[in-house]
Amino acid sequence: MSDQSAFKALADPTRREILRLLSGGSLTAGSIADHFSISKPSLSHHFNLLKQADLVRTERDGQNIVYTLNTSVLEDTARVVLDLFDYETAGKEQEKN
Amino acid sequence: MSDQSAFKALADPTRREILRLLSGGSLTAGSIADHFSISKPSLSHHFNLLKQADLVRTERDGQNIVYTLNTSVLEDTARVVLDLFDYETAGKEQEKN
DNA sequence: TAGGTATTTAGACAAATATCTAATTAAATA
DNA sequence: TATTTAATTAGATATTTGTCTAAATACCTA
Repeated sequence: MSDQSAFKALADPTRREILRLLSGGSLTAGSIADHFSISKPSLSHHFNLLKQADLVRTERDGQNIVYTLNTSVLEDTARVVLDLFDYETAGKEQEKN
Repeated sequence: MSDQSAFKALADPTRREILRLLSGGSLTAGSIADHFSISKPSLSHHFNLLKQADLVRTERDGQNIVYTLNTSVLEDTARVVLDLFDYETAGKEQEKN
C-alpha cells in the first residue's frame, strides 16, 4: 500500500478540498479548477500527487479528464490512523490485513 | 481543531512511527529516541510538530519528559478522512459536530 | 486541416522541511 | 557545588514542495 504517498497527499489543504469535492461525485479537471484560485498547472500538480497516491483515478471523456475518488485507499488510510489507537470498527475482524 | 497541523504531522513516517510507539503506552523522549537512528535534536523537532498538532501531550518526570498520545485528536483526524467518503461509524450521530 | 478548448508538461523560483552540530537549560547526584 | 544525564533551542544547510508562466499535447468542430 505504501501509506506514505497518501498521507503526503492528504497533508495539503487544496488536495483535501479536491477530495471533498470528488466525494460528491466525479468531476472534470476543469470543473474542479473552477473551485480554486490557483493556476491550472498548479492544480495539475496536485492531481498528479493524488494519482500517485492512488486516491483518485482518471479517465478521458472527449476533451475532458474525469477524476474519480478511490474510496478504498481513503478507507485504508483512515484505518492506519484508527489503528494508532486501536479503534473498533466494522473492518476490525480483518486483523492487520 | 485546525486539521492542517495534524495532517502535516502525520505526513512524516518518523512521526507516524513515534505515534505508533506511543500507542503502546507513554514513553520518555529518550526511550523514543532509542528506536531511531536520527539525532536527538531532529527527534525533538518532530516532537514539537506533534505537540503543535496536539497529537501528543508532555509532562516532566524528573530529568525525563514523558510523551503521551492524545487519542482524541487522532480520532478527529480519522473522522475527517472517513467523512471524505461518508463512512458509517459509531460516532456518526454527532453529525458534523 | 485550421482554430479553439481542455489539460498536462517543462522549467524556474521562493518558501517550507528534515537533518545536522554546537550550545543551552534543567534536574539528579557525587 | 561541580559533574553527569536528559532534553531542547539555535543556527546552518540540502532537499522537497507549491506556485507561476510558457510551451506542448490531445481532442473537437467548422
